Amino acid sequence: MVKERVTVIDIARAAGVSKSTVSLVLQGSSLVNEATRAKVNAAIRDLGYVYNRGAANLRQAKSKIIGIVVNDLTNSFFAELAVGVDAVVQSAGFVQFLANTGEKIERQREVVASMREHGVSGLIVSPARGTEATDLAPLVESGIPVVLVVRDIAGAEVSSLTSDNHAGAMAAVRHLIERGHQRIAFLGGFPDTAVFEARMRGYRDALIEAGLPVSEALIIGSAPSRAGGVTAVEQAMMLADRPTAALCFNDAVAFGVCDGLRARRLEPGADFAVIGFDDVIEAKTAVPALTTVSVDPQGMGQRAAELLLKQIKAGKAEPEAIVGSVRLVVRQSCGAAVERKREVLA
Amino acid sequence: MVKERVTVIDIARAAGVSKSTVSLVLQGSSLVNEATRAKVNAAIRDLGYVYNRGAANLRQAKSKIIGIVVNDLTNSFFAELAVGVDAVVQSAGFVQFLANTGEKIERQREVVASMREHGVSGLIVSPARGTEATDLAPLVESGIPVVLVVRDIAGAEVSSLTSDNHAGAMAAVRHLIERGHQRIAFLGGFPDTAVFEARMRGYRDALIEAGLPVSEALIIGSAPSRAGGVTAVEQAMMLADRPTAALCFNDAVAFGVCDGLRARRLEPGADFAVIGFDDVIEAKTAVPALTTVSVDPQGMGQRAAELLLKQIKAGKAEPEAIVGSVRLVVRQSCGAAVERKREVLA
DNA sequence: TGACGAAATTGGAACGTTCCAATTATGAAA
DNA sequence: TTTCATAATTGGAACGTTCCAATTTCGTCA
Repeated sequence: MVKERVTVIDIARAAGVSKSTVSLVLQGSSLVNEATRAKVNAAIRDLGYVYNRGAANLRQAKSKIIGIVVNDLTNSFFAELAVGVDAVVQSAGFVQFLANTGEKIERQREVVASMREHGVSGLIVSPARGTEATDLAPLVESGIPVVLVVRDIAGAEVSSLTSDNHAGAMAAVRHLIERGHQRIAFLGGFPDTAVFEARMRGYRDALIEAGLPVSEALIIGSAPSRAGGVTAVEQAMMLADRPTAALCFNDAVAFGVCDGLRARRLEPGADFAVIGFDDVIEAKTAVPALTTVSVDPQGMGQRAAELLLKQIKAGKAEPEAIVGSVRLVVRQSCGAAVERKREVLA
Repeated sequence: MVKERVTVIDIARAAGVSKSTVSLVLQGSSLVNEATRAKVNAAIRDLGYVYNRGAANLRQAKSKIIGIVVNDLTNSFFAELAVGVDAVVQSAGFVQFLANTGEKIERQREVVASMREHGVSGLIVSPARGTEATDLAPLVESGIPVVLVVRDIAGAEVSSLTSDNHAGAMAAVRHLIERGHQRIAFLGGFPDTAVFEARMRGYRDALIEAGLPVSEALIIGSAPSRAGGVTAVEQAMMLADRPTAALCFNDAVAFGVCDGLRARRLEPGADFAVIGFDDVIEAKTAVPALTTVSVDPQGMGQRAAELLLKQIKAGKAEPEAIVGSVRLVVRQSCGAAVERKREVLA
């Protein structure tokens, strides 16, 4: 049942040439005569030969595999990121190892080690919370190109691709201020991450710029998920002096915030302005359509993959830190759209 | 900068043993003396050795890689499926190639070929629309275990793991009927898929069982996405004799349907009953919480991975077709919960 | 002390490819 | 015809591991 593996030697025999010639054909060398090439290709088809990349790698020490490790594939931001990476990586003839760490640093260590053993020629990592530069050291020492996405790590000598979180947050808050909001909350996210830090600073700076007070009570962390958004907005609405708008840590939180508002009979967009961050695919089709700071996760994945492939090709490239620009896309959830009845306002 | 690769020979030299012994300790053989093992392990640490799985595979023709191909990672159903697979595969010491076909059959052909070349020892595939048994033939001939998930393919001699779509749809529609609905729509999904077919038949059968008429006008296909849900419900609401409830092809469609209802100032759950299919993670936290037929995508991924690993271990297993049971989880979107004011009803 | 079985270790071939250096075939110029 | 450059082809070593059969070491018992 399980048939013998057919190798390059078998086709050499079938085509009446040497294995070296077959190898040449396989890699599309121009050295081989047209007629021979045809014979060899015919034999390949007839015998149902499948190329053994493992054996090839062994000889050339150059695999066509890249690894990508994300914290939470369940979050569409990362799913889209992975799709973006996959797209460019596939069309470059590479294939991707995808691993999910669930934000667990131990898991991350394991999968990175496993990927090294499999000989990936590059790695795209969205580091788990708490990852340190030393965790990446063995990787960079061994000369494997690494591109950090989403979160940068201080002191790590690898390339990174982040987004201008500070500017994005500022733009969002400015927009809310222009619309007349004075009490604006910052909801969701883990406070001990660099991304939180940057977005929150953008939020503060915009308030300060406008001469508005910054109240610590209005900065409410939570898990960066839909559920986290629900709890964060609940907490915000228990405040004596309630906010009328919120910038959320990310879109997932923003959707949760909308859910939480509805649970209190408040209509997001009409009774309370909500702005998200990331511009996940559903942001556009949600009701109300989510105003959000577009990070373009899929595009980010693509750029990360391109950067990585470039470094792989170059052998050893200098690490570069790219911070992608970001833009506010105004939709309905910040109150831009239709006027709504307000009688429900508690 | 790029350091020389250190191999088992280097360790052998450093530890003063032969490469065979090193190989033995690498695979945890009980044949080697405790003291030697310690020496070897020390050398491994000191020299920073990394195991070369490629070389090992070459010799043993048994990789620790499985492939998983999905149609749309952007859909959380598939993302969760992948996470489920990843979890069990990782803890079995395997690593997964993940590829996204975007429902394109050509892409699927490419990635499957590429995975074969990389020597995956098994494949989990959620086949793109239009995949035929013959597409999988070379794979099964070569003895690589394949597990089909979500969609089965007639005539393909491989295992499959689907869910009892017919029963799930019937349960959902029965529930709507019990609540007094008479005009119930079936919204979303591509009509030319087996999954659509099964769910739709369940829908029909439940209506027939209750002696209700089946109207073709109430069966409205669309892309199985949020956007598709919006358009499907729009179409449904233009009917002269509007439905008062809908069973949706999947949760994504159901969310879209909710969006579409809101756009018409109807409150899902209160003014119109909506039931989804899949029980994606957000179903629970959405507002209103989505009543849905739970397929447990993550669990499904786990079971698929377990089945595949079993077959890999067994060498060659008889194909088995598992259809997972499914249960209706009643939440708010079908009108189960709080009574709401109805004045908005157009 | 010798013999013997068990425990531990070992050298070399093999896995399927690529690459190098070397060889042979081809055709044009002399 | 001979000569030479060029085009095609080739055998064999190498990549880093595992596995087999063979060998060495050891402890125990007669």
